[in-house]
Amino acid sequence: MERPRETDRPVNDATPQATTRAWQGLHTLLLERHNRRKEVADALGMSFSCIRALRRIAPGPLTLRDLAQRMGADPPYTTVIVDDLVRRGFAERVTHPVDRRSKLVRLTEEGKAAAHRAATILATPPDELLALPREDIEALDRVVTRLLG
Amino acid sequence: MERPRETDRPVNDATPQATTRAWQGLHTLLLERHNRRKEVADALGMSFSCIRALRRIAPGPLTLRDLAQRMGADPPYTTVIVDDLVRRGFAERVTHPVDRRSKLVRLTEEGKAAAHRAATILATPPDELLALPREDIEALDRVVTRLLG
DNA sequence: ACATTTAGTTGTGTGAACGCAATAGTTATA
DNA sequence: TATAACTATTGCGTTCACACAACTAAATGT
Repeated sequence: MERPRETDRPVNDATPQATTRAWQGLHTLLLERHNRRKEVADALGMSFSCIRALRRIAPGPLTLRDLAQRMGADPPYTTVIVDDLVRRGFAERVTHPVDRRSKLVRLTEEGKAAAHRAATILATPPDELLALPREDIEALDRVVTRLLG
Repeated sequence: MERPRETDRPVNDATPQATTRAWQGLHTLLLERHNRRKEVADALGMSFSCIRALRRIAPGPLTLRDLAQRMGADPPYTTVIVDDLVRRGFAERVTHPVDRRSKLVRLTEEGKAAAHRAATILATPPDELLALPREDIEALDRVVTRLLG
């Protein structure tokens, strides 16, 4: 009878361990050491939910339902969040041109500025990352791009 | 007068962009696509704060104050969390042998089992990561290790 | 014209995740 | 020994992050 085929990997393969270790490391890095939720919320003086909404609306006007879906929330909650943004002068509701039931949510100039501030804070890499040698950063970038692709 | 020295990197260096892109990508991956907070909380039927506490106590008994510090919370809140763990039979308080003001918090066997279940869920890499070619995983592991070191 | 569906809103309630003030019991210090 | 300092606890209050039911207004199908 045929001998069971070995996989491509050698018998004492360390890859699963490396995978878990890498994943846990990322967890520590992103969730524990550099969790920017509070930082960005404090900086903008608003809840993180609002900031998430802000960032979803930023690319262009959205219907409330769309926004709800993209945030993974239900319409009532989304209404509340948008109310908050409107009260702050960061967003406005426009009746949908062809369907008067829906409303488009659009950022004001201040809203865009706020979204930009949030994006800046969230996108700023921590010092450890900045300090990494160039080839490490490029490797990381490559791998992350592949992961998200 | 001396011409200003260029850095090691060439003029049109793409590294800063790569750094930001990598960081944002990690953010998306960890915070949006695979945020396991809710998953692990649901699986164990307890709040994520409790799970964090559980995991901090797991390595060995801790004084309540130590635990508070390691969780970045104040003692009153920590008391509440520990109360919860005790109520579930996952932890117990032992008066400190030499200082009767403090108490050591220690996991029970069920507590250890719960901590282990949590660790398993949190440590399990997502499919995309598992599917990555071996050299990418090794590269990621190396970089992450360096980042945390 | 009337029933049904859809979009958004209001109101209500819940659990999580904290922080702060006050207090009781211990230990260290003057 | 009186006082200061420290540990943990109790109690209270807040903000956040939702979810659900009920309702209105507009559109769509019959």
